[in-house]
Amino acid sequence: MTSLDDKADTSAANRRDAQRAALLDAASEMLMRGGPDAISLRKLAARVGTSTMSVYTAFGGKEGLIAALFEEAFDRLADAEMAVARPAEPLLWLAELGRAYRRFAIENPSYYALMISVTMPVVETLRHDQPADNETPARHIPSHPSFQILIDAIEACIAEGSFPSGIDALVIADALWATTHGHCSLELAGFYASAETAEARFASASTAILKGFLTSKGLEKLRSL
Amino acid sequence: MTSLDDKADTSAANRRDAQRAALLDAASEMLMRGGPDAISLRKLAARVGTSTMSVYTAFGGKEGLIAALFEEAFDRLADAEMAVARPAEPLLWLAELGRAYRRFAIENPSYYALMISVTMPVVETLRHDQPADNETPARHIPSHPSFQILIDAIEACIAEGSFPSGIDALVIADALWATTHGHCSLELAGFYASAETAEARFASASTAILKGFLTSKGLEKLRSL
DNA sequence: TACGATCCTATAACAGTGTTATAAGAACGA
DNA sequence: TCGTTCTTATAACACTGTTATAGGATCGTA
Repeated sequence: MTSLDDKADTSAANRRDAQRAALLDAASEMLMRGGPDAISLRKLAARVGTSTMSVYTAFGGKEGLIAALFEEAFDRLADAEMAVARPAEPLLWLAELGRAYRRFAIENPSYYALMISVTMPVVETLRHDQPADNETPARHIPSHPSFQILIDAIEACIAEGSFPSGIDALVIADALWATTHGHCSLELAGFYASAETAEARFASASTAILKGFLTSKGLEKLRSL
Repeated sequence: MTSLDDKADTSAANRRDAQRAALLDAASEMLMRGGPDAISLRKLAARVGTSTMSVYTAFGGKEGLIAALFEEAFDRLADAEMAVARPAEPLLWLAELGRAYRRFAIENPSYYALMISVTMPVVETLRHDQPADNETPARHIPSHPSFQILIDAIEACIAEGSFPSGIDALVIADALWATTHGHCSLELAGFYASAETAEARFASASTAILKGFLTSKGLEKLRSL
């Protein structure tokens, strides 16, 4: 995994990147194993075969390391979302995206907990624009592919007539996200008695929040699926 | 605050309870100030004027202390829910409960973060029944007043005909909770640009998830409000 | 009231943690 | 090849939660 003594290009920049990747690999493994608190800089450095200082030069400290994992989590989610086959019906696409989101959350609980953690010090991580002076620091998720694909699906539904034509896709996206995330958060917290009821509740909530925005034409289309 | 040298009943049991309460008070203040990580047993003990050992005798350790705060958080939420005046229209009651929930989450962000934290080791805290052997450990929130009042409101809506008569109130309750909690979680995480858009999104999502379950009669009633 | 058992607590030590100063070393450009 | 710059290993600092221990206060009972 960390074979640094290759005869390949062993420039300093490459070795830095390799060690950075090795640190991230080991950190995400420790994250998946025992949650964010299980990431100890000493154990992490020992596993990679270096000292704790490399974490500071590569990431600026533990916060930076977690921030990097944060970005990786969103990238993984985006991969999971983009991996779903796009059906002909936009409403089906939307439903598939929701299921993929839940699947990701359940299969990567530590990463998901990281993404939604309030104490995340990476507010500016996902921003690609300059924040205004008097602006409340927001995370600007909309610029990320994992969110953009959701908006694409919603706009396809609007174009199809399943959602009202004048509506802002962001409003629907935020509502769908709130419901989906809320369910996953509760499920991961152990609030549901079994995985079966959790899945049933997810289906109920998903179709309900969807129906709340559908036009009569969209409702008909939903019934016919 | 911690006047232990009263001439009142100074039995050992009373002093124990008083110190327990003082510890909880100080801990919740530290919690509100800087989040769960800001609770240091040494600083906590110093503030109350005792040593760290009392935390172990009173709560069994830091986990027990956090668990006690966890229970207090749910009690506070229940108080906030029960404080809303019950309107004549059950649908309005439901809406008010949702707003009270969000208000609680925003005004007590640390407590709320505590309640929904995945790493909470207090799974059995809120249970009042014996878990079966092969049962997945669930939190059994439904037995708590803060959840029961939601179910009461939903059943009132069912009785009124706004929700389908055959439906399980728990299904609607879980869906409403998922949406409400999901929005609050995202809002506290800083995903919304401003408090205004956050409030607007909350209103949109709340009415949407509601409409998803309403009967045609309920939809009419909602329009007339 | 006096005694003995029980509980509680203050102190100190243990094993961790993230962070930082320092000094030695490696890699780089000139 | 020299000198600068960057990186790292070591050790120390200031913390954390937890625990063993010894002393003291409290309580039920004679």
